Amino acid sequence: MTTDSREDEWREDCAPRRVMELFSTKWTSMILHVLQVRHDGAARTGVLHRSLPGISKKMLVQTLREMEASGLITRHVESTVPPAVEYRLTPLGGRFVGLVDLVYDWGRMNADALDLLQDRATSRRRTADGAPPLSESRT
Amino acid sequence: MTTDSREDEWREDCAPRRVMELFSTKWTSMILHVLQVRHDGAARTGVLHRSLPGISKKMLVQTLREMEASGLITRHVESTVPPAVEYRLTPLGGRFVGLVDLVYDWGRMNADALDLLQDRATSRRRTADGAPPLSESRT
DNA sequence: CCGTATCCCTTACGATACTG
DNA sequence: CAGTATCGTAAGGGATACGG
Repeated sequence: MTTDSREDEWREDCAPRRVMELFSTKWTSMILHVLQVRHDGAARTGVLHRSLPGISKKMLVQTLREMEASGLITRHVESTVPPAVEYRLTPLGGRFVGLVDLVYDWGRMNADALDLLQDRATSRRRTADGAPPLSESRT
Repeated sequence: MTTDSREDEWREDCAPRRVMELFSTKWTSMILHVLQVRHDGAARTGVLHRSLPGISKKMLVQTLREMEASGLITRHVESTVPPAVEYRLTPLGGRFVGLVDLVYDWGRMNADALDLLQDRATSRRRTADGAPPLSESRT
């Protein structure tokens, strides 16, 4: 697993890089996860909004649009008043939920590792001389 | 299979969100992966640069700095002329390589899913036919 | 060879206000 | 309730040139 076998394709379009693009949009993974895990694959706009603390209305809708365009979810409109819209995971979307859960689970099981990470945002201001920690040769 | 078990903590600082922050910097995961898989945990700057097609010098160094500050890698300077700098994975960094490989492996094994994704870049245009996959009934 | 400093552009994201 | 339209900011990231 840690071995790359024979795939050292590091071109722009390799699988690894393409997967990461999924995570490049802040809310995509959370929407996928929440849809599946908390709402069993389908939920209305407002429900999703409330399930995702911190998301803005704009980003919610925008991300949902992109996800629909990508084929991760479908949009179902109830022609009522007021309108009711439900978003549902597609089978394809479901596959990606697996990935997301993999990552999230790793995060939960390795919370200690996450805690050990120094926040580079606060450590912006380090030493003025910039003395590196060590200058040792290889052991 | 509720992966969520009991954790519906969707606050800003929950584990899932913190993991994702790791992936928020484009090159971090690739550097981690390449360091471990292709260079056995340690490599010099130039080697890393050549191992990562597409990365700019600026982003290489900048990302390495952030990773060092985070505690993912260490920097070892050979006081020679010309200078030789080696970056080495820390045990903490090693743990995150596990995560990265998990994701990359998923990508390789699910390349077909990645292929099925519609490129949302083309969905720039709006309106027009805009025929949503509508499921209920016709509008 | 290693690293820094600019310059500049693109984009993600958020706040807010407005329509149906 | 659902969605759109603007506006504004910050950050990511590349190109390039310079210095040790």
